[in-house]
Amino acid sequence: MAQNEKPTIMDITRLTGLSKGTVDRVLHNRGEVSKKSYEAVMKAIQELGYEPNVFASMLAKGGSHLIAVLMPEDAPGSFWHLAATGMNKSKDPLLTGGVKVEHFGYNPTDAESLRAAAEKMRDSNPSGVVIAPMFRTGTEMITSVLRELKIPYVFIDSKIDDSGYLAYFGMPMYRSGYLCADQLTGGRPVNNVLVVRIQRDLQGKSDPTVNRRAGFMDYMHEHCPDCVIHNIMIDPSDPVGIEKAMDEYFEANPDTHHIVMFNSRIHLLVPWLDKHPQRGRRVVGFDNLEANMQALSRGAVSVLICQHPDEQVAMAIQALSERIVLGKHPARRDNFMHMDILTRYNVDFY
Amino acid sequence: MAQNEKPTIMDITRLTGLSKGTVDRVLHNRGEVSKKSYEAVMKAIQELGYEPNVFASMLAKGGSHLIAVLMPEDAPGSFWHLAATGMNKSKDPLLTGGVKVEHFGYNPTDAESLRAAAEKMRDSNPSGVVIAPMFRTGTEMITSVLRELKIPYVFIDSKIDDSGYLAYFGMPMYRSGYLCADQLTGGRPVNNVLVVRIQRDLQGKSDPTVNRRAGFMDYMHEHCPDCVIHNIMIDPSDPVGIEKAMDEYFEANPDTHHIVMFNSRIHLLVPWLDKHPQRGRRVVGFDNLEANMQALSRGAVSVLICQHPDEQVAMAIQALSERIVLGKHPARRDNFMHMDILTRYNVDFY
DNA sequence: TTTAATTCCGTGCACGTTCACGGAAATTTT
DNA sequence: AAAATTTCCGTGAACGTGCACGGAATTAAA
Repeated sequence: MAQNEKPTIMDITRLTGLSKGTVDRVLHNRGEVSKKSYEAVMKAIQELGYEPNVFASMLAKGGSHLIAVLMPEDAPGSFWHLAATGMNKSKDPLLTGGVKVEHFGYNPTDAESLRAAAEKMRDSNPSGVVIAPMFRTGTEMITSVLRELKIPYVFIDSKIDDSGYLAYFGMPMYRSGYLCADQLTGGRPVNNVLVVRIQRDLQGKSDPTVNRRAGFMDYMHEHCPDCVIHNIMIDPSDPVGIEKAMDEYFEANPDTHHIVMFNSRIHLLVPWLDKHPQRGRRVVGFDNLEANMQALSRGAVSVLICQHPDEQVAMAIQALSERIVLGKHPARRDNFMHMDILTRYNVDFY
Repeated sequence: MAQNEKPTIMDITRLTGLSKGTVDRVLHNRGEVSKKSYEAVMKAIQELGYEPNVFASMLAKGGSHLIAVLMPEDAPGSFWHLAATGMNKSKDPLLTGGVKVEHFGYNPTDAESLRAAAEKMRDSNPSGVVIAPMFRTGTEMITSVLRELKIPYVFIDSKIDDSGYLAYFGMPMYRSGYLCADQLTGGRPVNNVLVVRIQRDLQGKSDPTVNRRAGFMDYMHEHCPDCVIHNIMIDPSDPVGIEKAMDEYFEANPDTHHIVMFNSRIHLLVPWLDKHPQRGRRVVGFDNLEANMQALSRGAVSVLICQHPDEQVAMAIQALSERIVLGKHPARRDNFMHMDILTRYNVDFY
């Protein structure tokens, strides 16, 4: 081993009198080596401070692992479509050389489509899986199989009770509601708040925004106990219905100046907001969808709180890659992403 | 080339009838190849969609380039110390296998120390350099040498007029002042604002915060024309002097409720702020120093606008690595980082 | 003790690039 | 036309690891 070069496997062989093959076997502890040799090699590794050369390793094993992403699929401009862009945004140009990513989409309102996607996913024989769980029981079936096959998996967006996941990347939903309330009120007393919600059939579906709403309500109780919180329900597929609902509400409550939605669909209100401009109104929503950001820079929306679904995916892939390629465990198992506050004055550099 | 394997250099040789060596020469366009063969190879590359195997490449050329970071050095808890942590935060575990990073620190108030650091830096024979420029003329001397030696360099934090830099990572200073004003006032009329500044001898030193102040003033003119903006100067090394200055100011102007600083030192005011709590006061500062973030979660400071000096360093190293190792040019030359808004409600997950 | 079974280990090629070296081919000079 | 350049190109040995194969050493069975 030259002066300041890194030690290689061959240095270990020289120190132990053993051969490449044996050293390799203990490095990947795949057995077929005597206790005596095993310890000798371990000792040598310690002494030399040996670290495997990732480049040689990747070259030899011939690249291309597959990471499967099991995640809802939705139209361009939607939350899940934004998340999907994170698959190609892997920070790591070198890891991407050895890792392929494939998206297995499913319909977030149809448990059966999850089954089908999982089926295809398993056929692709992945080395790691990213899961955005929408249905608890369906997800449990998948993870139990993965655990049996010793395929590592990580959750994004939300997670289910489970002991075997490698990591989780998501937003602290309760706290995001708290933050949202603070941004909406500016920490000052407010009389009326309108919460716009989406009606859906919740059969068996876990809705993470309930936690967000809880955080919101708690903040309001603590800081704004006298504020009246109104709710209206809308159907995202019915634009005229939305405008009608808004008109009706504001006819009855003309002195409401604060509007909030807890999901990523604040852009649905933009047509109405544009038609009814109003000074001093404050509108807060979530997630950096293209439509939302446009509304923000035009001033229709005041604040957007962003959880970066795309970054969640990217980090999940990163964690899996490091696990698969380098054998590393992530530093933290549960990773709560930063909540970004976006206004019209910092949205440009996003 | 097997069915869905990636094409290699050998595939190109088969297609062109040339040899490894020649193909390699055109890939790294280092001459010694006829026009005819050059074009043949280029055509084959195009057709096959050839991309070099990074792992094989790194292995063959034998790792370990050096990236030098020429950046002020300061005490723990300071702006530049935070920036320095970004050197080890390289996103890319594989790149770090082939790249070493070394910090050459200098005293940001002493132009001569920059010379000394640059000297040492040159002796280390780096493959790439990250520069945080504090002195214009000193920096120009360095970059001209680097250009001559064809060593790529990138600026962080601020940049000087220069045609040869590979990339720049920094904050949009003017816009950050604008954003700051919006966060301070909440978009509502304000009567008095106190700007706390640091007195220093500006001989030859470029102070990027002047742009920030300009953005701040412009916002105030546009949105708050009647507001009076007061300035006081403090000496960071004199804590009692700071408290005295604050006391004096507030004795004369008891109805000021908005305080702002344009550099990273808002924590200097915390002792005074703690002693004089006041409901409805708003304090805005910059940068995610540990001390600043503590002040934020305690409520002494209302908002922190963060430019992530550590991420700037990390991205600079990333860009240089990709250039050196992969020969890639960065997507954008001037990169304005996102400005994060931190309040006590989202600081925990930072 | 011999043979069979098992456990353990070394050898050698493969992965795709890089680069120094030497030599063939083309061009220029005598 | 031969010699001297110059231009261009092919060869082959690294780089460090992974893994299949076969064989040696050890233990168990006969």
